[in-house]
Amino acid sequence: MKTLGAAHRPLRELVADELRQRILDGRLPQGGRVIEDRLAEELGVSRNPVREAIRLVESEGLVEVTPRRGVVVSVISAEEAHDLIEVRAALEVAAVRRAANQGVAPAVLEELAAILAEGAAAAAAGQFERLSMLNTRFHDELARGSGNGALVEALRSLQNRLQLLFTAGVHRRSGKAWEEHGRILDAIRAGDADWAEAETRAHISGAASRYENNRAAAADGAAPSDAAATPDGAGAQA
Amino acid sequence: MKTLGAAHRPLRELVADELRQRILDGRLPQGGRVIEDRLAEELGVSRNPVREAIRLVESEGLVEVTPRRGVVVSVISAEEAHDLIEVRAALEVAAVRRAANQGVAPAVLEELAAILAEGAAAAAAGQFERLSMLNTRFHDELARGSGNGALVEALRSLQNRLQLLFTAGVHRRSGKAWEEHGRILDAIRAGDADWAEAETRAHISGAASRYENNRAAAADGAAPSDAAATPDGAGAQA
DNA sequence: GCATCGTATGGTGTATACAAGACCCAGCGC
DNA sequence: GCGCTGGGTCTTGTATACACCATACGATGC
Repeated sequence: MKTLGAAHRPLRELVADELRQRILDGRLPQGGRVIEDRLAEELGVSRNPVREAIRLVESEGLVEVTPRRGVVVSVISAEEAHDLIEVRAALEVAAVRRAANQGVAPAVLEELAAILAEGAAAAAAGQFERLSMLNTRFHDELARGSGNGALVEALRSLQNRLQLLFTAGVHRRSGKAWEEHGRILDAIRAGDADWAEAETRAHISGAASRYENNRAAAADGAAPSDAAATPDGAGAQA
Repeated sequence: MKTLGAAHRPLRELVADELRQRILDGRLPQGGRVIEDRLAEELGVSRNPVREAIRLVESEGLVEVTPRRGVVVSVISAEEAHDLIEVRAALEVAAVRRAANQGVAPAVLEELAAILAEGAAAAAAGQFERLSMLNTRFHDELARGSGNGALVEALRSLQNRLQLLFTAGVHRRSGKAWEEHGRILDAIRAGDADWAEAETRAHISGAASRYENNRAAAADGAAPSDAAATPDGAGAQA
């Protein structure tokens, strides 16, 4: 193991992890309130680390805090989703262009290839939970390949919020997404920035439209007016 | 005034504002420690709101927290600065492209023109403090013109961190920056996305190289090895 | 019956207290 | 002299306590 000290993380971080997870896997529904006291008691800690964890998660956009009114899990509107995806596209394009132009460390390339293989296998086997995780890792590694730390960080923050869109949703048509991943990687390997940009734009817009379709389909089936409703059967992967 | 309730912000936010300001105006030097207890006593509050304020400011990248070791004001290396500027360029280009393509609300255009006029006047008069503030406002308004909330937010966060670079620095050659601002606005008014992109890239890379020069010059004059040294006589505006 | 005002309750905001970790330095042994 | 060890101090981590705000609901007046 690494040093013991480094492994001992403060409670606020453990609480933040737990809170994030509960939000992303839908245990805390969008629009639902987060009560400091209740969460604290549930986790067996005092309110202080919970409050600090809330500030962390707030800065990631997963919850919204109104002073003296409390905390609710963020609800991402269609418009906000569109905005987030647009920002993500801009950043991811910048990342792959940079990666293609200046080359990527072999270790990162190998890692990407490994994730790609795992992802294709998981897609074929229909392991959607795993696929979602692999998808996040692929894009994270892609950002890392740019060698730009600020880019990695910014994209990770966006990814977190976008994940909210897929909460409780199954992930369909994942095979297509993984083909696109493969082509992006090919373009980077070839050092062709324009090609990489084109593939990335295609991937993101494809994922966005897949998401839109699913969202519309879910809105038909479920009650569309209830903002806190958990969309079932919807979801796509970018 | 608006409602009284909305105006009453919690202490953590007031403390966060104060902390930000102290960092950005150099009262807290880069690399310097931030002691919770001391800050709390100085501001006449308890440690709790201070701790929460620190989480806020941490999420903005202005301070770095090491568990059980404490808080230090972030030091931005040349490489990190480069990375941040690159991300900013990507986002700002996306913003002006979108603004040019889909048009900007007249109110925002007027606001931009007003800031531009004020900025030009301030540049001529040599009011550098004011100029820095106007510069931030111009870019903020520019982002708002894109109509993409996520973009506004992301750029604001970057701007905060970049401001660290200019801490305690005078702002030279500001006139040039404001000419560039004017051309960006012209391009958006004309609805020419390619032109707007070109002007924005020129502006940011121009500002970056002005900054680099100043940094190099400052490193010659001052002790280059001391990370916490406050560079004097350096600074540029983007 | 309806509007309005108390009042109870649930919740957040802030302060204080204590525990535990990290760091510094003196003193000791080798 | 040099490294190690011990305590002391400074600082952060966590818990508890209380005050204040927001809201819901019932009582009271008309």
